Amino acid sequence: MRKKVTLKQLAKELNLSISTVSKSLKNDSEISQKTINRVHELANFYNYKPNALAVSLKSNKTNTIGVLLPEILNHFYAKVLYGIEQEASKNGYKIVTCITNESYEKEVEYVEMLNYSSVDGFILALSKETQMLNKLDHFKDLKRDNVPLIMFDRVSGEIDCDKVIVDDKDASKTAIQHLIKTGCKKIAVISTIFDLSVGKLRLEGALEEVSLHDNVSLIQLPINNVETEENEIESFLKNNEIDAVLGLDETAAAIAINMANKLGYSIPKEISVIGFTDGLLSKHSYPKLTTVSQHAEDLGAKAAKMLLDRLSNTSDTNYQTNTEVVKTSLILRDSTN
Amino acid sequence: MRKKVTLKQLAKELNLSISTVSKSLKNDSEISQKTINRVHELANFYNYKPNALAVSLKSNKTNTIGVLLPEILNHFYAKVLYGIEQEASKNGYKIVTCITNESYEKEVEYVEMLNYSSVDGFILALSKETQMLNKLDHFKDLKRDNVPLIMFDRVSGEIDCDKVIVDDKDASKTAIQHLIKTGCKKIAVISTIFDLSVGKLRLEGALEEVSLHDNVSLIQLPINNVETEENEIESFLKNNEIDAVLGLDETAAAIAINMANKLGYSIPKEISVIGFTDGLLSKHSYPKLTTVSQHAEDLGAKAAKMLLDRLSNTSDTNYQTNTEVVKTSLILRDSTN
DNA sequence: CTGTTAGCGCTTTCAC
DNA sequence: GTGAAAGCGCTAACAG
Repeated sequence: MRKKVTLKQLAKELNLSISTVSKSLKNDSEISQKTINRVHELANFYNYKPNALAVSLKSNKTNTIGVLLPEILNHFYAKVLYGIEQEASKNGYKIVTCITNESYEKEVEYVEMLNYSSVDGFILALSKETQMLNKLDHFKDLKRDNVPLIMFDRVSGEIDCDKVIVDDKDASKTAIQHLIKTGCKKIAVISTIFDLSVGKLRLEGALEEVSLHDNVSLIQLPINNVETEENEIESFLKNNEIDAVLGLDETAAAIAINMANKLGYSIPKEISVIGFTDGLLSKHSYPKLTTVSQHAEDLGAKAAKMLLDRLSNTSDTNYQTNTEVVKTSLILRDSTN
Repeated sequence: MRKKVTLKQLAKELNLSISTVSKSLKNDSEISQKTINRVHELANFYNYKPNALAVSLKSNKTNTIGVLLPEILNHFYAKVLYGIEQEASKNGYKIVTCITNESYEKEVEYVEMLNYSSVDGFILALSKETQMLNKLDHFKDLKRDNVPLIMFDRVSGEIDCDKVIVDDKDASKTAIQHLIKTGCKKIAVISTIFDLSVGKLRLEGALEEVSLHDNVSLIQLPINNVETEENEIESFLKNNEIDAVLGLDETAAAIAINMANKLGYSIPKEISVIGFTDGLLSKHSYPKLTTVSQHAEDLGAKAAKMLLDRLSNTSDTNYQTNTEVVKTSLILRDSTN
């Protein structure tokens, strides 16, 4: 159904051998200028492009990066993807994106599928289920095959690979510090991701920081299902005389600011709100949300750079792995004093 | 650096020929059961998987779909991507995602790159720049090569290919109807995408609907840069005695509800708001936004289905193209009466 | 300067 | 039942 020009056809039409044509296209100094010109002319005429598959098969290199994301509707991951894509395409790499949808099984499937041999390396964040089951054999296989692998955000200590993480613990410390500094005494921490590595780290940071201060207390509110638990969240906020809320993820942050508005609390006068989010929320909430920015795009770009680095230093197979930490920053807006 | 088991190695180790091993793996009836068992055993032991590149080269089929998106930080496209991904992976296809970032040049680059021969077909929405320049040769090339191509959302009438579009015109008619029905008389239409095909259609619908009613007027407010024009938007809303706002895209919708809140208008009592958006905004705004839902995931799934259909009916090269229309729906929430 | 040859990993036809 | 050989499109070492 599909017909593309090949070297063979060019060669035939020009009465040359395939290899001469191939070399001409690369302007090989071995070939006479005249031949080179003839070849280029016909190649242009037919809009010849080398078959990427054949080149990859030959060179054992696909110039493609596999990216596995737990979710794409989450703005954080979308931004990371954007960062990766920018950096990759700048270097002539394309990316294959798979969305695991937080499923262990899909993650395994995708890793296997891409590993034969569609990609040169992987960038990924673990799915929720994988983190909970802690089954990591599919990544050990990759390591055994010497396939470069970068984990970001949701990483595992059990896999020895390059990592890019966010300083989640510090981030929530800073957030709590700010709240305390501006006079808050009773802080609610709400989260829909208490069971993820990052969720735990963020909570830890908050707890540690609070413990350093007298007269400041912290209450936790885990949320599993926003829709069904709306009432409980509401009464939680109403009954606890809270003067600040820290949302550990974008959804939680949204809920927080939304509820506060609904209950008629004045923000930030009566309640201060800080949220972990890089999304639209911060800009388009009212009042504008003070956020912990995770610099998702930078993170993506950094991960891509690390991978490209590994791919170009193909020599040393037994390298030392790195973990880079992306610093968050607290972006002050109108929802805090 | 990377070492994978090949048929050759299996053959050698089993003292069989490559072709026998290949057939055994496919449980070819020609081969004795005993041999088949031996082969499978060793293959499992080494976790053999056929090299996808070689298979593709041979079969001229990659089982990969190329997806070109103008943006990924836009929730609508993220959702479409999700829909495509779901449908594709259900059918054993993987997707290569490229983000054109609204640039014509990048779009051309990606189309060419993927067409040799990394993908079996394309699903895409035109970049803003491409629509404005109206340069479409790269798609004509695809057509000439008989590469299946599905356009969605931002499509071009000049390319004869399958399309999936949203009934944008009807959608804004319905939205305006609702506003009028609930008593609104002076409606502002704000948009950051007046210059895109979909933006134009949405505006048209609104204008047509308004023209059918006496005593109802419509004012347009184009927005180019949210950050810098905040003040103008504010004074526009203040000085025009508006009682309803229709935001033609997610950003515009966000701005609308945010501004109304800021100016102290009570929603929906004093001002009703409707926005085109599938995003978080609707759920996490205060009050919750009445939206025109574009059913982005369905759209993505539908596009993927159309493409897979074309790919399986590889026979007829001169087929008739279809345009499917995804119906929007007006989802009533708290920002309208 | 140009061409021959081998080979990347796989499938498939045709001999034996 | 099993294997040899050709070929997908390309590159590169080696001959001439």
